[in-house]
Amino acid sequence: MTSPRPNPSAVIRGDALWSGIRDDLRARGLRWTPQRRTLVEVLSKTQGHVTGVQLVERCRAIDPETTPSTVYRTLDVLEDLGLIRHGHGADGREEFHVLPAAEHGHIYCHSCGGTWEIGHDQAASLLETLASEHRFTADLSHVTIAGRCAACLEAPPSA
Amino acid sequence: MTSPRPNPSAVIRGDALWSGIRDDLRARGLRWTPQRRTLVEVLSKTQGHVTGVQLVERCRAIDPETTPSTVYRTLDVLEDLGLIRHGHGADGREEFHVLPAAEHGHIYCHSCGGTWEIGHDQAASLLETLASEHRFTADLSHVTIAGRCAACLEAPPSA
DNA sequence: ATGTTTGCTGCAACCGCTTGCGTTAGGGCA
DNA sequence: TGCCCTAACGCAAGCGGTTGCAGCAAACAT
Repeated sequence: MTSPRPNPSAVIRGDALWSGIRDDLRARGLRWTPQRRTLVEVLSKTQGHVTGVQLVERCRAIDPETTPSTVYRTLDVLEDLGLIRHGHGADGREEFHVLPAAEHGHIYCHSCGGTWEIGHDQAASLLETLASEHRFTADLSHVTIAGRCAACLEAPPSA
Repeated sequence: MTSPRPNPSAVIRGDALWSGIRDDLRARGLRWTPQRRTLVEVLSKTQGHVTGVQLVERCRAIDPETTPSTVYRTLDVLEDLGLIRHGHGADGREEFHVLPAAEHGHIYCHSCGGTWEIGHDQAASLLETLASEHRFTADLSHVTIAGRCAACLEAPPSA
């Protein structure tokens, strides 16, 4: 379209984790493109959770030409590679977790909108129950459990 | 009190549960309109889960003029009244549960797309853990937990 | 019946995300 | 180095769901 690539400052942070992605992709017959590089750069600077929109915004900060469809498609690919995972927030919107991170779920308060993480150990008994009674292997990180936190139960903000 | 709307066959099923809605609404200063009547009729014939789109479709079968925004807004109101609940499926889309129904969550298999219900007792220990460690009261019915069922773990469909 | 209040409706635009399609360009190979 | 195959891109349309707004009509009162 325009210049060779308006992406001069796309310096990949050399974290061992991310530097192999290019080869991972090629090994699968997939390609290493400037757009993917941008997204990987953004992800490498990200910890915890991000929504799709946030990722698109951050990519645009690096390369304003970024289009959403490309970002979302690349996120799918990276999830296949096992580099990220996605889940859904309490409102159903997508949320991406950058790995490596302890697998964890979320709890969300309807009233105040707060969210907290729950660890694998705290959900362990549920996971075990599902495994034994349904022979089901659950993916905790996909889940956001909604409810009410203690503070809101005692003193609802303004319901 | 036949309405002026083209809604001739809107015969409310006289289930005790639903017949009081009109008064519930009025008691709160809200209104009983033909559109709401249509939706309530649809819900009264529904058990288990429905998606938003399905509800819109079924309403249109009764009144082709039905518009989505009205349906979704009415669903919000009915949820306030405690007549239904909504949650999010594994893909983040809305799912409505018609009450009264035992509060239950869902598990969804990524591979085969199957879904199963999980009862309150099976999630009890998770709910207790959340209550004691985070002082959080969870709403089980809002949740769909994704993962893999036994069959797919043993013999992945094709992936 | 008629008026008044204000909750509700339908429209159209928008949001987050996905998809189909024609075009571009990565990258293995000669 | 240049060729070719096809993965990936950008665009535009679409889907499920939401929202602001102007007009409409329930419901209560006169």
